[in-house]
Order: sequence, then structure tokens, then C-alpha cells
Amino acid sequence: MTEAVPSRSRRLPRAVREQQMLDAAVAVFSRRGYHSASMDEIAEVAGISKPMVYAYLGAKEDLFAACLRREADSLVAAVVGAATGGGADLPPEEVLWRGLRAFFGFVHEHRDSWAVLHGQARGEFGAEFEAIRARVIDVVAMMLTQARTERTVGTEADLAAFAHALVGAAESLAGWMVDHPGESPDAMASRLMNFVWVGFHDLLAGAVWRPAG
Amino acid sequence: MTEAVPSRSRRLPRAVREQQMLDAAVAVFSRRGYHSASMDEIAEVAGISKPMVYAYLGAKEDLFAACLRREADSLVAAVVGAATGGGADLPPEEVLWRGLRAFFGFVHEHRDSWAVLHGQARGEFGAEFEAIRARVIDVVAMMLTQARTERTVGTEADLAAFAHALVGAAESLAGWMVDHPGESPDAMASRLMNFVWVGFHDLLAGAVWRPAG
DNA sequence: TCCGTAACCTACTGACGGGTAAGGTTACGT
DNA sequence: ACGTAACCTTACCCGTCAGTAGGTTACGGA
Repeated sequence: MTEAVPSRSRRLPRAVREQQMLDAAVAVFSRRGYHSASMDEIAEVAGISKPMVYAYLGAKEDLFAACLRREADSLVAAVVGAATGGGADLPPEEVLWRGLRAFFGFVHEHRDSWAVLHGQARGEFGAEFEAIRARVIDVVAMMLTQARTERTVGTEADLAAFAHALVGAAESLAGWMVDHPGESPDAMASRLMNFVWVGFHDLLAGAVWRPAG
Repeated sequence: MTEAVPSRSRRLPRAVREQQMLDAAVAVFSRRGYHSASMDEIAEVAGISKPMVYAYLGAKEDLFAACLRREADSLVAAVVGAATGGGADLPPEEVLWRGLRAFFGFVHEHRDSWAVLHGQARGEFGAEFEAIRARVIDVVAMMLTQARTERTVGTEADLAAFAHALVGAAESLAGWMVDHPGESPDAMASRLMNFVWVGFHDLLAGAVWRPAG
């Protein structure tokens, strides 16, 4: 069924094979989900036999974890690189804008990576996913903290919650974008900026909403 | 290990047993995830033997789908009921506030249900999850449409995206709440209102964010 | 050229767990 | 009392992979 992609070149060095295997694994995991993905298919797609996968990347769990690590690093690098791009001390608005653009750009171009990162295996790897997410959320919270002024209301917990809400909104919009291929990453980033910044701007200025009564 | 919960009362009518089985299934699915949950354990927790589960609820997939349906209906009923509560024609701000309160309240009290609903089995049941989510998002989008004024900027797509962002933020905050048992549903709803309403209010009034340059 | 080693293979095993066959038992209607 | 249908069980089958044992081939250095 699934065709072997790399032209059966023989006797490649380990580093190359490992990347091929990871590429194959990401593709298969994203298409099938963790459990339905079989090591046989991954090996086939990688153009290699199964024991090689075990020899190089270990058991299925290790392989999945390796995929997760590689793709997460890639995503985080893209976002952080863009956000802190042209030297330090950009205004927070600009940091947010660049970060969002980079995020949606990444999802747009690496759908498989995103599918894997976004939770093909919540049940078994919940802890790992949460760790990755926590990393991202920490970065976001840091940015929010820097954007804070003396007029800002809200506790530490409010800030953490805000970061969670922001990341959740971004994830959700990423899913929407995948279903609407016509939408450009910039348009998505723009939408989220409007959703978030206009409100956050007011919050920074001290605006609060309170239940009536 | 997992002890049989219902006191081994014999010869119960079908309707009762089915609910017991669904309760057990939700508990086990939420703890283990879809794949790692075994029909044997579900049967054991339900205090019944395995073939009864098959006789009443069918195969594993059917059982999971039944859980999904029951819990989703329960959540939607809680939220919609609260949001449209004291008669029709509440102001949109109030509708949003009540809806959020009900949502976080539900998650607070039915953690297992929420865990199952939130994606223990993304890989295999992706379509089902998306269907449920789409249902919710449609409701939200409907509310947003009603809140729209002539000053509001944005297309249909913007509105849909906004609804997605809102739901994503709520989901993400729900996860945060689960990790912070001290937080009350009202506090969470309040936070999200501040995140969303202060911003949305401005958007309704015609405010827009645009990239600089 | 020969040899060590890293790359690579075919062909298997073993367990886990979904699903079922076949039969026992209790309540209830008549 | 007695049939019958619904309830419930034990005990099994069998497909599907994760993971491995053990042997083969090419490459690179001496």
C-alpha cells in the first residue's frame, strides 16, 4: 500500500537512516494515530526492515517520543526564533504578532508534525504532551509578564490562566486552518491578534469585567 | 485491582445495567485511554461479565461511542440550559457568562466525562470528536452572530474563527483548572470573560488591530 | 587482499485482548 | 407447576502486532 519513499539506496550511514526513519514515523503516526500505526508500516515507508528501526531508535514508545522531541524542538525554535528575531527588546505587541505568524506558518507547512504534536496519543502520552505544552505556555507567560504594567490588574494565577487561554485559542485555530486550506497563516495570526490583543490591551490599561449584580 | 463498585446485586433490568456499564466505561476510558482500556476491566468495574457488555452495548467502538454520546449530551444540555436559562432574550454578555459558568462547573464536577470528551482517542475517533466540537462551536458562533452590530467588522469566516478561538481557550482553561483544584468554576469563567469579553466588546465597537508597517 | 565491523535481512515467537460459543439460573406470566 | 425468555457465566478462540534471534553482505582501513 504505502510506497517506500527513499529510493532503495543501500548501506547509508546511521545518522541519515535515523532521519529517514523519523520522517517515516511522523508520517505514519500522523496518518494512523499512535496505536494503529504499526512498526512494520513505519519500516516499510522508511525503506528499511523492522529490526533496523529497533536497533537505531528503540521500541515503539521511544520512537514516538523521539518524533515528539524532534518536532517540538522544531516548532519551538521556529516560534521563539521569530519572536525574538531582530535583536532583543521588541515591543510586546510585535513579539506576539511575530510569534503567532511563525506558529501558524509552521502548522501550515508541517501538517504531519502538527498532527503528531497535537495529540494522536493523548491517553498514553498525556504527560509528554503536557510537558511540551507547559514549555510553550511558560514562554508565553514570560512574554505576558514583560508586557505587564503598573496599571495591570490580576494575580500570577490570572497571568498563567491567560497564557493557557491564548495557547488553547491558537491550537484551536490551527485545527480550523487545517480544515480551511485557503486561509493563509498571516490571516490566522491577524485574527488571533484581534481576538487577543484588543482585549489584552484594555486589560493592560486596567479594564476589568465583573459579573453584574 | 480495580474493585467492582456496584454491590453485586443480581438480575437487574437491562436499563440499569446499561447505565452501570456506561459509568464503568467512562471511568476506565478516562483513566486508561481508549486503547489501553480493556473490555475485561470495564466489565469488572461494572460488576458484570464481559459477554453482557457485548450483548447490551456491542463492540468496543460502539461502547466508546455510546459513552461519547451520553457525556456530550450531558455537557451540551448543561451549558445550553444555563445559557438560555431564565427565558429568552438575555443580553449576549449575560449569555456568555452563564454559559461559561455552566461549562466550567460541568468540568469541575465530571472530570471523567471531560477527560473522555476531550480526546482520549484522537487518532481513531477524530471524526466523532470533531463532530461534537463542531456542534458546540456552531452554538457559540450563533451567539456571536446575535451579538453582532452594524459597527462590527469582520466576515463570516472571522466569526467562525472567533468561535473556534473561544472554544479552544475554554478547553485549555478547563485543563488548567483540572490541575488546579483550588480554582472555582466561577473564577475560571470570570477569567475567560475578562480574556474574551473586554476584547470582544471593543471588536463589536469597531476596533481593529492591524500589523504595523 | 583480507578482516573487522557496521549495516542489513528473513523469519520467527509470544502475549495481549477483542470477541464468541454454549450452557446455567432466576423471575415471571399463566 | 412449568415453560420461556431474559439475565448471566465460564471458558475458550484467534488475529494482530511488538519485539528478537541469528545469519548475511558491503564498505573501509591495514
